[in-house]
Amino acid sequence: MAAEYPYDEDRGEGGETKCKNIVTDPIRGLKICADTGEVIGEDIIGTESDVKAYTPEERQQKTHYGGPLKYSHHYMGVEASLEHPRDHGPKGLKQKKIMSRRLIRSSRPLTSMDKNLQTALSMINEVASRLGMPEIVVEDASKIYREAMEKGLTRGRSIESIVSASLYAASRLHGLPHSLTDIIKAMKGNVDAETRREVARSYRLLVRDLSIRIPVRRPENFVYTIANALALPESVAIEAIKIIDQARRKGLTAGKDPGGLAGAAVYLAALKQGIRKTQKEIAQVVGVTEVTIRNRYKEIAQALGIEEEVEK
DNA sequence: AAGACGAAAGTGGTTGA
DNA sequence: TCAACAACTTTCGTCTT
Repeated sequence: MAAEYPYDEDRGEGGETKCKNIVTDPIRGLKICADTGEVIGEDIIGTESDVKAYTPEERQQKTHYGGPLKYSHHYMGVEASLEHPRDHGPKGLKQKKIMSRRLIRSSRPLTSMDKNLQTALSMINEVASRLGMPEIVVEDASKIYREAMEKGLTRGRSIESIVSASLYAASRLHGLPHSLTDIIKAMKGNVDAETRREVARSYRLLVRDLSIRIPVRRPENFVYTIANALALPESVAIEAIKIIDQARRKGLTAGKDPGGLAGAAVYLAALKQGIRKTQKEIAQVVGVTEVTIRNRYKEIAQALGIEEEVEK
């Protein structure tokens, strides 16, 4: 019964290629060699890679949703109900026999579960599109939600909290950098401590009871997100990843927020190449404060001896 | 004026008895 | 279950560009 998720062994480093160090660029949906910047392959099937977006707003405008419809079968049942509202009631009975299973399902009144699922799925779609998430994440989130409902995990919990938790789990599954807070904000506009707590609890519940294997968050996976968001050249991203690698060898990374780590590495890498980005800008992209970026950056610069001659 | 820096106090999450 | 702990945040005063 445990769901099969395609990417739960994402952490395996050794790929089929000669490249040892593969990172993801979630925005473009690519796997990239960290050493050369060479594109190894598609991480996310069905994502339009012609979409180049550097800010969340832009991403929202440019990403074409509902593009290829091959995933729409995910909404089977529920969507059929929507398409054939007149089939409800006794009059449709005679036709039932010749109908496909799909239509048979649609010809009975909506159960409360159907309605629940319907709202949940459209919520998932809405929030995901606001955040510019790829279609595959919407699918996985939907799948997770369905399974949660089948296992009775939704009972007694708000739809919103399970939806947020499903979306978060799905995006973590694909190495996307969104935080729980991002997702809640995209759904409700604001985030208060209680809802955050509730969603976090739901998330842990889903992960445990559905046996979802969430890959470890790696700082490398944030690098291309930052570079894209701030329109930094690829050379900066490559350098940043090297910096992260060195920092790891020096034991500076354990227990540290990967976003902050990546942010500091990008900041340093940009500086080394004579590009000036403010700590604040970077901090906003990865969802930490300038202080965290600053602390990481100080530690790394000191340990790696990058402090001397950083800019001309 | 804006960015970078560092100190100090507060917050939420994790861990281990 | 609770207390200790590390990491992060918030806030703020000062220095630098």
